[in-house]
Amino acid sequence: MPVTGVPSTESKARPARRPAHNGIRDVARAAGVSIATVSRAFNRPEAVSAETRERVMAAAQRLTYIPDGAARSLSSQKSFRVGVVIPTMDDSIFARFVEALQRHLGSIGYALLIGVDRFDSQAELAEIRGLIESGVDAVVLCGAQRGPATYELLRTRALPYLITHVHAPDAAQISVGYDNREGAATAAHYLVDLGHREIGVMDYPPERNDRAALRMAAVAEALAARGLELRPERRIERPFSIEEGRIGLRLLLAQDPRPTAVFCGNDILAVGALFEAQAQGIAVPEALSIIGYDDLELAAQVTPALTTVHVPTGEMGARAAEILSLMLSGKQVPRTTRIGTDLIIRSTTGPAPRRPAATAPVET
Amino acid sequence: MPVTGVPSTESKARPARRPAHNGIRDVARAAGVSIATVSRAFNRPEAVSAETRERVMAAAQRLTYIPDGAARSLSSQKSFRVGVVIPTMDDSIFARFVEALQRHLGSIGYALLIGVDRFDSQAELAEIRGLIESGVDAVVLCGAQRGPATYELLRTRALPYLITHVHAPDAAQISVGYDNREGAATAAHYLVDLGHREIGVMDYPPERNDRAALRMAAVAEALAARGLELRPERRIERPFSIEEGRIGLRLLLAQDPRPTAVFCGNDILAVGALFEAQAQGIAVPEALSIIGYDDLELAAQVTPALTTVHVPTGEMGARAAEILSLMLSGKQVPRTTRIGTDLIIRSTTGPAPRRPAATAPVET
DNA sequence: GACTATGATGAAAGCGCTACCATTCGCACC
DNA sequence: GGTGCGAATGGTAGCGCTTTCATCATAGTC
Repeated sequence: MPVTGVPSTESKARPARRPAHNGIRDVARAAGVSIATVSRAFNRPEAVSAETRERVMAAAQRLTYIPDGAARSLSSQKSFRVGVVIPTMDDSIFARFVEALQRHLGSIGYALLIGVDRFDSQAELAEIRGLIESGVDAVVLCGAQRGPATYELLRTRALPYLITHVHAPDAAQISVGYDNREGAATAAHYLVDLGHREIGVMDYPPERNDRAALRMAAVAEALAARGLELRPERRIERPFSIEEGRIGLRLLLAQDPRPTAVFCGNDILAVGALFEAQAQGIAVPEALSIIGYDDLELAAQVTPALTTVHVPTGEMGARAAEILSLMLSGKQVPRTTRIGTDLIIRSTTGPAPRRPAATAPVET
Repeated sequence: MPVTGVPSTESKARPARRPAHNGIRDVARAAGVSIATVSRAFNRPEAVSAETRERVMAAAQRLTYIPDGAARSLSSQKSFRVGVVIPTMDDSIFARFVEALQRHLGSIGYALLIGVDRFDSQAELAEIRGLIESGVDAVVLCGAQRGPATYELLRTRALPYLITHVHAPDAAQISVGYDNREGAATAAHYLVDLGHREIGVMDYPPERNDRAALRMAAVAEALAARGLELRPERRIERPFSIEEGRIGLRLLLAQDPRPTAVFCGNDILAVGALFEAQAQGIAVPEALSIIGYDDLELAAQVTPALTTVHVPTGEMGARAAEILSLMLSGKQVPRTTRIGTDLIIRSTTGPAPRRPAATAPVET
């Protein structure tokens, strides 16, 4: 067995790897304490004497020690990471939600992993799987609509999760969100109060989006409560874009009788409708009322300014982070947290025109 | 020493914890192979016989085995995670970039951790630190402007990183992005070609945003090349919102001589300017030309449609993912990758009005 | 037929921490 | 002075994987 001049600290299995940066051992040595104490100084500072703590922290600072997350996770069985899966980043409602979530989670020492599913619940499942694989202590999901396989996965991994963007008091899951029914119903009643009888609705295709489904149902119910019917052709299901809003409005305007008001499931669709109305020379709100949903900055800035339902996304992100914090420390959390929405009345809504734009008799 | 009826598999140090789900050991047992083989079947499938591989995969499937990321990371010194720090989610340019990055990274088995710094490079450093702590194999940053402490941290941790949103051929860092100078210069030349002499610029405050600084400088240079001067009061620095765009335009319109054209560093500011012009009854483009930057959907949909510089954010995200993939597998990568931008001429730009709105003599 | 490549598999040593238990020490109390 | 107790600290066994090295079977070579 040839022996070189190198000190044979070498183990049999692996070549001795010099780590590029300082580990807990280095800090311990520098501070003259055991590694257990260093670990304590970081994780439960109150368990270490003030003097020792300072010595450890100083050493850590000096050596630019950053604890190794992987080792921490493996040992503590906690990753200090949470995952979120949103449908899309294009909708700034979700983008801002993620930002708020990240900020608040960060402030309590959690990092945020992100997945995007494009409104596809199969993709959502795959994203969740990826998040689990990467290691998360909890996941945040949007909406309550998904296959049983997803819930099953979450259950068998005993992974805490939080449903957001919906207020679901009867659901089994823990949720935080706004009451989509309420917002939509308020808007619908408001339109009826203004004298509108021919009302159209435009929203995401509901089969992939339970928030849209809820809104659509709520409008139908609200109208029914006032003796009005939401006819099938008045339910316009379009993906999310200004252009789609324009298309949607064209579909509505082609109908006889023509709707005098339209409720849109988001401001982008509503702005599309507004632009289309303007392009066609239809006066808003005199000939057509439009209501949006979300209250993006754009809603306040277009002319006429858009009447819409204000949704406090940032607050929801903050609340979600709070609830997660509670869940992760094993505390009791409210089954559901409701975030209020408000109808913001601006200038795209007004009294129904005296007579429908097309004066065809309603009945055959 | 009291001995209970419980089988004393108990170790001295920890209470025997039954893991909630199956680990590599369980899979190995079920497949009748060693854990090393299971590991290989997952990580280097070509290293195991086809028959064994199938047996392992079947067992894994049956036991719903999901590898433990923390253990993997610790052992392999790779986390299969990358972090990205963006200034804000409000700007959909960044939101979409993140989405594209996440999608492409996900397809090669990497998860994405996200940080938001609100244009504050101190916050960026803190976010990066958090990402490192959580464990990432690389980080993606926006823009090249930051303190030396950040680069120092990255260097000492030997953490690969990629600068995005800028094309920086002379910088030491690896970057992918568009040439902000080029886009802005093209826009400026176009305005001069249209006969404009009194040109204003509106952008993010440049001291916190090197992309804005680059654009501002490029416009100044382009004008200088045409014998025009970009006067200090013509440089409007505003945060990012439609409302700020309105304010910015008001500031510009109050000047004498009044600018006949304005270049905006993003479409949101530009739309604000457009709305303000419309509110003031200033004809666009007859009396005032406006150019944006980014080419958001909104730009194409407003009336008149906004002339703007198209920036392919999705492509940049995809390219960034490709480059990261190369970096992470230790391959050579191009120092800088340039993403082309295009001036999209629509309807907010036109020939300069015959005489400036205010006919004050230019020279004293 | 003995020898050497080659490929597939197993055994086991960590990866860098956390958390359990043991140990030590100072101090109040009887 | 001995005892008990709590606070502070140290020793160390894993956490669940990956990876190196060794082993073994099989095939190819002279």
